[in-house]
Amino acid sequence: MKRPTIHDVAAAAGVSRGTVSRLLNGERYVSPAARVAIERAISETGYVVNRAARSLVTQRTGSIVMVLSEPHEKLFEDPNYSTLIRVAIRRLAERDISLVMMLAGDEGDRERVVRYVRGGYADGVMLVSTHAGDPLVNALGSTTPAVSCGAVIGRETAIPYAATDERLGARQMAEYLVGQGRKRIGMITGPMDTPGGIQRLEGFADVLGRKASTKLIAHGDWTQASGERAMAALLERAPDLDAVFVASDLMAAGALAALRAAGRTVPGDVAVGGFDDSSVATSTHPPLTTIRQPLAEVANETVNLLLALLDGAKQVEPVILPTELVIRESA
Amino acid sequence: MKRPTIHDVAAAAGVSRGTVSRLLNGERYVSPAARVAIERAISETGYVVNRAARSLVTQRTGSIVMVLSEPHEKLFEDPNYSTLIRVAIRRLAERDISLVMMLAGDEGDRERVVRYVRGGYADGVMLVSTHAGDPLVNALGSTTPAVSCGAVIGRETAIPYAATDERLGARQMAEYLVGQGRKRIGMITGPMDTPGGIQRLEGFADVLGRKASTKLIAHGDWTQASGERAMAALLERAPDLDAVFVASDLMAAGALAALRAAGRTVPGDVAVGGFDDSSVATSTHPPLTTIRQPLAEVANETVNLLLALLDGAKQVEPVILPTELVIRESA
DNA sequence: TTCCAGTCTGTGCACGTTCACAGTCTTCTG
DNA sequence: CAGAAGACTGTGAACGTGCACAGACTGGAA
Repeated sequence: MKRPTIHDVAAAAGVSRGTVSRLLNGERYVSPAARVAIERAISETGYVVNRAARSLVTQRTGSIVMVLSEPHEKLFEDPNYSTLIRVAIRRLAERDISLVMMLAGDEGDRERVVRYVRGGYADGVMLVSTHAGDPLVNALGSTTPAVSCGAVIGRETAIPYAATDERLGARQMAEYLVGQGRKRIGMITGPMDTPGGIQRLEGFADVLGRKASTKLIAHGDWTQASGERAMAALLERAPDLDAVFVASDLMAAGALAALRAAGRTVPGDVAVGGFDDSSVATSTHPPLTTIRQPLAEVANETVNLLLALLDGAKQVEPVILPTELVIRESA
Repeated sequence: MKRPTIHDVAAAAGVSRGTVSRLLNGERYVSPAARVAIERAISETGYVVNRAARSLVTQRTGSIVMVLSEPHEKLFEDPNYSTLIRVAIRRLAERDISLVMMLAGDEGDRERVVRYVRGGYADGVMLVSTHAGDPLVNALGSTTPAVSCGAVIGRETAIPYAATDERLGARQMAEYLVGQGRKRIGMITGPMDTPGGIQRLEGFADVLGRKASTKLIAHGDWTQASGERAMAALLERAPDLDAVFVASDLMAAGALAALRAAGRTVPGDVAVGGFDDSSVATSTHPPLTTIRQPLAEVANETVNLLLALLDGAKQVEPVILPTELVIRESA
């Protein structure tokens, strides 16, 4: 049983291919009579346009590719991805654009992505949490519309992005801790080659000034275990600290364990502030005071940027969205 | 600057289209001389085959679609999705198949998916956590290769799937709790229209027999809040219980909070067992004894089933993978 | 020598669209 | 009433590939 083509529809409706095509593509100049005849023919035959044939002539694929960088095996960002993917699918579906997923873990992956895009298999690219100096950014070139979800640091080629105001979020938390009367405030950062790692520390330093001594700063890699280690190190270096800002909720969970092991109460002895407001934030004891990122809106804006580019916008401005302090019990 | 076509490559290599095509598709009968000439021409011109043109003639798209059912806004399963997506992308990329994502939340979504598949825009379908009686399963028909990640319950059309042995996992936990000398063991289940909801209860009942009275069973919806509510209800109905098996880690985190609020110690007064071994399991206090699901392997096997179908297998058998008990401190 | 099998190559056609163009019919304007 | 403008329709030519087929060349067997 062959799939019906535009010919079949035209024949069934008693018109020509051209008219059917015009209706399909929402052009003007289709008479009401033709319109109803074609619409009936379409539903009778169960016709659906052949995308390959269309792509062949229009040079457009009707799909965009989302590129996930996965430097580490499993990151705290996982839940974030899910939100992003969902929002992107939904928004793109409105325009009948489909979302293709690709990975950019190693060199082979990146090459595949470049081939894919250069080959014209997608109309646009959406980068996700791309690392500093990722060669992919330059390899893609400026030919194809590309945006990033989350800032791309170390860019030679500027690429439009939507992101949360990481620095603002860190300031909010730091100010809150100071406002609570905490005097010796430490920080556990993320990896210093990610926007979240760098900018959350910057925001912290904005508020603490020279009180943010290196003695009070430890680095983690987003994992819970690293948060635990960093907290232990911090306690050793500065036993008198009375608050700590941890750059992710998952690491904060680790920090809580280290504090408990050291016999410190939270928030009594030490106040703990997290970041992300992920599902972990409510499952710890005590629940984490943290910074909520407007993930869905970031995803939304990222899609908006890409759509604008697809619609021919020459240049688009980055979008940075504000974070929000969520007060629970840990601080 | 036009993209090079197979004609250009043929001309540059001094052969005909046909020969280039044969090399590209790995057919026999390409002389060594032609081979090197073509390979050089390809890399010189930067040629990459036009997928649309190829699809048009082969009737294959080289892509499969993953359909995410999202009945609720945000589920505990989010992190699971990430693993699944990553594994699927990677495995499919090996065969140069790309992964398209779609949502099947409401009727409109499902219609879109059916149109997509029926329109031949994808060579196969991968269903994810499809709910009971999802009309999508029947709507897809038996024409296109389709598999499911996670069992599809209430199926009229049987659809091959890979899944974890939910029932086994529940038995493992129940047996462990019994083995620890617990006498009054309650359970908090998931929604009873999901495989995880039904089968984890079945496994629990397998071990407890008639001790699994309805008085000791409460239902949740996978959310932390529902776990907390269910635990509170359970404590009211059966104040003497000394253990509870919670069908997800996130709900278990809620249960922990309810127990703490009621002044019960864990595991002293009440032992708590979770399910999933998600990131939440290690962030609670105490860390959860739980059941680990081999998510990556499930994803792997799901892809295997689909690939087998794509390769023309008439029928494939479901794959069910064993779970594993992870002992921490909550039980 | 003749024939055949095997290896390799080139060519025409079909795949199902969109687009530009030419054409027809209607209605309005001067 | 002539002419123009507008509304609508049909047609041929691409788009870039894979496939079937026909043909050319080789080496070996009869």
